[in-house]
Parts: sequence; structure tokens; C-alpha cells
Amino acid sequence: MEHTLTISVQDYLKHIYELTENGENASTNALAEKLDVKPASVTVMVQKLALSTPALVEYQKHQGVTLTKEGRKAALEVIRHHRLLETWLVRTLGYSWDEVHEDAERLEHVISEDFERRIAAVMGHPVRDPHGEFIPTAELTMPLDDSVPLSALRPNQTAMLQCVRGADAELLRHLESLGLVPGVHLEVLEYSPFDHNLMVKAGSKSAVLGLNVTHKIFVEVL
Amino acid sequence: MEHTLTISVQDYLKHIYELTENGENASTNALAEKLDVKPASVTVMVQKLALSTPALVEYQKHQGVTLTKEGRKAALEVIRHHRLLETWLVRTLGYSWDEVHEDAERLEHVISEDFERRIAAVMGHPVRDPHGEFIPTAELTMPLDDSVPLSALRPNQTAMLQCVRGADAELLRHLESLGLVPGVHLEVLEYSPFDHNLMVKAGSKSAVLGLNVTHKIFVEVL
DNA sequence: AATAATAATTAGTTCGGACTAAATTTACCC
DNA sequence: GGGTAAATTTAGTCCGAACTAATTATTATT
Ligand SMILES: [Mn+2]
Ligand SMILES: [Mn+2]
Ligand SMILES: [Mn+2]
Ligand SMILES: [Mn+2]
Repeated sequence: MEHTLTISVQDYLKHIYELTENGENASTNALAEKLDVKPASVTVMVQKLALSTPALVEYQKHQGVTLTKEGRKAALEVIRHHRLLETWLVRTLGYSWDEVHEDAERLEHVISEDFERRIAAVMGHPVRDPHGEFIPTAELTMPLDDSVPLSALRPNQTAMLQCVRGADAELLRHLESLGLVPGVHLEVLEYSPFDHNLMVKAGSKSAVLGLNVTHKIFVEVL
Repeated sequence: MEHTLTISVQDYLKHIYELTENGENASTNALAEKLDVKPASVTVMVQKLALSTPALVEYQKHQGVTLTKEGRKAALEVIRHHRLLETWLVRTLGYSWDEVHEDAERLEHVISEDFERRIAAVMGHPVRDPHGEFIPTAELTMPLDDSVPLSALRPNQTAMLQCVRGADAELLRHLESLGLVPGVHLEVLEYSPFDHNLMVKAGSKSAVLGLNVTHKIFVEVL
């Protein structure tokens, strides 16, 4: 274990991880968008990360980046911090799932490994964060995720909601008000083929959700 | 409220506060020492802080610095964070008093006001940190401290230990092993006028302490 | 009061990480 | 296959905050 990576580098790696989860390379523009930084800045940083020893990303001009083994470990470390922190803010300080992100975003870079171990232990080594996302293990491996986006379901299918990914605070509050939280059982009632809206029922409530929403919700089909 | 002081600035202000508690100005060299930075860097930073609007320090060449009202508030905010965090790491995550400093040192700069309120509330608004130091109030005032250094006591005086200030981890562990922790009652048994050693008894244990140690321990005389 | 020692300041560099503006690829379309 | 639009990269600048080396002030000593 070499250098302690800067906060900036940690954030780059984390977002590259997220953008490459689908198997594709992370593009300069997408990365710039996520990091709230100009594309020119991304290019420069990504070149540095590719040239560092050990290299943290694989990069060739105009082709975007992927993480190397080292880069991936570093990313998972940050993501583990982030998700453990979110879990712990919710469980012990009464944050709600729409309030935790910002604080975790800054804390993730400054907690020690000791702190990480302690909160993990105090919480009994949780497997998922408040949004239902897997928390990377202490050994920095990511559990295999076999959930599918809600947008893939059709009427009469039932499923259990596993996680909500990439939703802002407002959407999270809305989903909660509909009972659409991790663990809930839901049923698809209707599908509109033209706009891809789904009518979904959870508990006593039901609502029509657009593709915008249904592709941020991941479920396990029952 | 032009918050968003950099971490560096926050650390400067905190250490200036501590160096000026005795009423004196903080010297360039003393600050450099505390901040683990070269004196030249301190001079430059201190000039910037004096020139900013609002000014955070009062400075004139070769005379050292003091905090302005604004600088003092900012310093107390950081110190409140630090001490609340220490308290909370000890109470909820099982840190011991010699382990908390480093983590609190980094976390103090990144927690939100919301986070601060939450941990304060969860702990019932503690007044002192694990070392017995006063925690600045939410309104950023510092309680009046009427304790005196243990070094000022003489044989047959008894006192209650209030706080240990400026001790490193090793000394803290040593003091704990002697039962010298906040709240304990102690008695001075002997005094050596030449080296200023004190023989001190707390509970069943007693030990001879040098000036080095006795001026880091603050007590209330009974 | 002159000088030596110590403290503090200035000047000039460096480094990380952002930015803008300009140049260059790549992608798409007719 | 040329021509434009979009994506990306390069070049040059800036800012905060540190550093070293050189200079100046303050203080202590004789
Ligand atoms: Mn972050
Ligand atoms: Mn999450
Ligand atoms: Mn600090
Ligand atoms: Mn303390």
C-alpha cells in the first residue's frame, strides 16, 4: 500500500468505478459531468492516473478509461467508506435516506481504517447501505448483484425491491412516500408501450412511474 | 457567515486560539511548530488572514498574532467539532482517550452543522471532552475555566483532576495507568523544591511527577 | 553601543488541481 | 467520401499553500 491518494483522485476513481460497472469505458464528458468539473480537467487528471505507478486507470486517447486492479481496489475502498458511513448515519444519528449522501461524500475521504473497522463492527458488518446498495467487503470485493431494473418488468410480475441507485434527495423522498423502499414487495399492474411507464403497486399504494424512475430502481423478480 | 474556510485556515485559527489562551500573542515560530510547517509559510498565511475581509487575525510584523472576533468564532467552531467528535468516538465507538486525537483532527473539518447538532444531541450536549477540556457551546462561547495547573499545588493539598491538556498518547496511557483521569480526587504528598517534582496520590496509587507532567494536568483545589 | 544569536520576513519556486480558449479527433449524415 | 457537430485533447493561466534561500529585525551579551 503506497501513497495516500488525494481526495480528488479518490473521487475520480469512485466515479470511474460507477461509470464502468456496466462494462463500458467511462467517457471524459460523463466523468466531467459526475465530478462537476470541465472535460479538459478530466483529460489531464486521467492522463496522470494512467501514468502513475502503479497505474490506476487504463487510458487511451478518445477511448475513455477503465480501472486497473489497483484503481479498482482504491475505488472500492472509498465506496466501502461511503456506504458504511451512510448506513451508520442512518442507524445511529437518525438521518433519513435522502439526507445522508452529502455528509458521507466528505467523510469518506478522511476516516481511518480503524474507524472503518469500528463502525462496521458496531453495526454487525452490514451488507447493504440505506439505499440497498451492496457495501464492498473489508477485503474489497463486491458481492455479485443479480438484480434487474424495474423497467424490465411487465404486468403481473412481482418482485422485491433491492436498491435505488442514482436518485436525488427529492426522488428518494417521493419513493419513500410511495412505500418504495428496499425490501418491499411490489407488483407491476400496467405497462404503456409508448412511453414505457409502469404502474406499480407496493402495499396499499400504487403509482405510475416513468422510465426515468424505473431504471433507477433495482429488483429481484419473484 | 462567509463560511468555507479551507482546512489549512481552520487549522491555523485553531492553533492560534490555543497559543493565545494565556493572553500572549502567538509567535510565528510557535505556530510553525504546532502546525508542522516552516516559519516562512506561517508569515505568509498570517498576512493573508490579517488582510482578508473580515480580518481573522490581528497582526503586525515581528509581534505575532491574535484572533479577531471573527477569527475567534471560527476557531471555536473547529474546536467544538474536535471535542464533540472526540467525545463521541470514545462514547460510541470505544476509542480510548489516547486514540481519539488523530481521527478527530481530520473529521473536525468536514462535518456539517447538522452532523454537529446530531451528535451533540445524541450525547446529551456534553460539556467536557474525554480529556476534560471544555467543549465550546453551540453559540460558540467558551465556559470560564477556573482550574489551576497541578504544578501549583503543594503537600497536603487535595484536588479534583479536571483536565489533561497537551499530552501525547503515551503520556495519556501512563496517566491512566496511575488513575490520573478527569474526575479523580488526588492529594499531593511531597514536593521537591529543586526539580519541582510532586508526589501525587490518586486512589491507591501514587507517583512522582515532573514539571513536564504536572503543568499539563489541571485541577480544582478542594 | 556594538555584535552575535535568534526570530521573522521576503523573494522566488514548486505542486496539485482546477479553469478558458484553441486545436484536433472521432462520429454521423447525406 | 466530404462536411459538420460533438467529444476530446492541448496549451497556457491561476490559485492555495507549501518549500528553500537570502535578507532584515529584534534580542541578548558583553
Ligand atoms: Mn467525495
Ligand atoms: Mn447509498
Ligand atoms: Mn485539523
Ligand atoms: Mn481533547
